[in-house]
Amino acid sequence: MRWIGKDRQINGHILSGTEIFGNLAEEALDHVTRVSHRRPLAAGSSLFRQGDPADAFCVLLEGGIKMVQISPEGQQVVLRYIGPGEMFGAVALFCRTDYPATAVAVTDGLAAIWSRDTAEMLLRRYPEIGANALQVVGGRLQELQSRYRELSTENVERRVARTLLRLAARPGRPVADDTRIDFPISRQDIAEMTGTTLHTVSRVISRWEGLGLVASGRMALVLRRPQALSRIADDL
Amino acid sequence: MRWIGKDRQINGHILSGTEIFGNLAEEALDHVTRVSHRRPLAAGSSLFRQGDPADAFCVLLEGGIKMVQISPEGQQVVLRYIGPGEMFGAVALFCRTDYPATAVAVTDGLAAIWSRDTAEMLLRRYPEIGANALQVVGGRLQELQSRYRELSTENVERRVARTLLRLAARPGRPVADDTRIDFPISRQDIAEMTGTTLHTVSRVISRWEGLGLVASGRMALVLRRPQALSRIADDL
DNA sequence: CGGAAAATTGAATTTATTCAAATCCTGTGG
DNA sequence: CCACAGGATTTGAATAAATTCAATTTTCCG
Repeated sequence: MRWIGKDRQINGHILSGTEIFGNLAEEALDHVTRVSHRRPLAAGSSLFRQGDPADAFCVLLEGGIKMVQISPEGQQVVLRYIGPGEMFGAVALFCRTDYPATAVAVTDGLAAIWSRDTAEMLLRRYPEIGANALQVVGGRLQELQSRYRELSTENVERRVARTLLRLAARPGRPVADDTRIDFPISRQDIAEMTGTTLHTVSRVISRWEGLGLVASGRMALVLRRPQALSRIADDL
Repeated sequence: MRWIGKDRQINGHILSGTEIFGNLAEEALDHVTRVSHRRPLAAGSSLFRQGDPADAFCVLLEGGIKMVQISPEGQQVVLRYIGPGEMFGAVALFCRTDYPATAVAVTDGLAAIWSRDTAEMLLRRYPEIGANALQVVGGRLQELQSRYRELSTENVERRVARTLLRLAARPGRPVADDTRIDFPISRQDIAEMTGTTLHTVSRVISRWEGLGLVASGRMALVLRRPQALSRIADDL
């Protein structure tokens, strides 16, 4: 909730500053806002679930969300964390499939949502939205390709280091010393993001804590020396 | 080259039947075709390389291509195989970044390409192209998310089984007994697709060969009992 | 204060990698 | 036509990384 920028208010539009609507003209933004709905999110609740028919397009306004995919055998993977300004649930909508993952709120928050029909109407009316969507989805594809390569080729320690750095860098802020990851996150969550077990994550983080690289508590993490983590991640 | 459908010729348009232009009107297809260039591909050559500035959008007409990403340490990962009708090099173009991977021809083939400017012109002129692109990119994101989960949670044997089935199913054909993977592929390639080593792949495939599930040769594979592989992949 | 979820940690085990040789193809040049 | 060079594949043995199993401890909330 530290995440929400005041600039959004100053600008007069909650939706300016979002990746998908950010560059729209004033009047378009008005229109988009007018046909949106608000949906408060309670920490731990899910906005939609894997397998549900995709009927809404969403932008997170406040709080944090994790996208979780569960395998037929019941094993979970955290695909991605979403912060304010980011869209989600979009691909399923455009591709007319079911949601491929579950959106779980990690803090209390607020989402803006549009029905499928409304979203399609907006897309027809303001073609820039389509171009933006293509860029966003393309960017996510590229990021996931890199993470796929990392998961394929790198050991756990590196992957955990990368994951922590990525989480800390979330809204594009440079990661300084003593940067805190500003939403609650467990060892299990980190394990599900890095493709390992909570035990291994715990061991790795304990070691780092001993070396002074991080400080950790229950559901909390501070990167004390992110630069050292970068060195682990990138092997300089 | 067995891959190219005669129907494409009958229809009169090489580009009908492609995922990105398939649903365009006759005249639009003509236009798109007119402003395209052809580029023959020699097996083993690369159409573009990771890190090159993205200046072309491509559709494969004949042959096969693999998209390879290489890590700073030199380890390779095969992100995806591409068959006739599929586009590639698109995201980098729309996002104005460098190519995030290298496109290597696995057989002789033929690609249609468009320059960035031409592609942008077409995109403005025929908005359906944008919608198609969004669907294609979205679909690839979803597929990669599933593969990411599999890589995270499943053991090597399963992942190899899945990979072989996916390769055999390529252009959407149902996989019958004795389906051959119709392009040259090494143990190393399979390892780079599944996130393991060629040694482990070799062991797994040798065992399957002993059980009569597959027949294999140098750079060649036949799935003799794909159903049994599915059982390994999905644990029925 | 009590209970439950989160985290830590040791020991045993497993899976897959790494290291190290052989062996098998296949296309090429003599 | 055949030998051969080099890539592809196979396979064994040793090793390493991470998981699994099994407690125990810590922390937070009510």
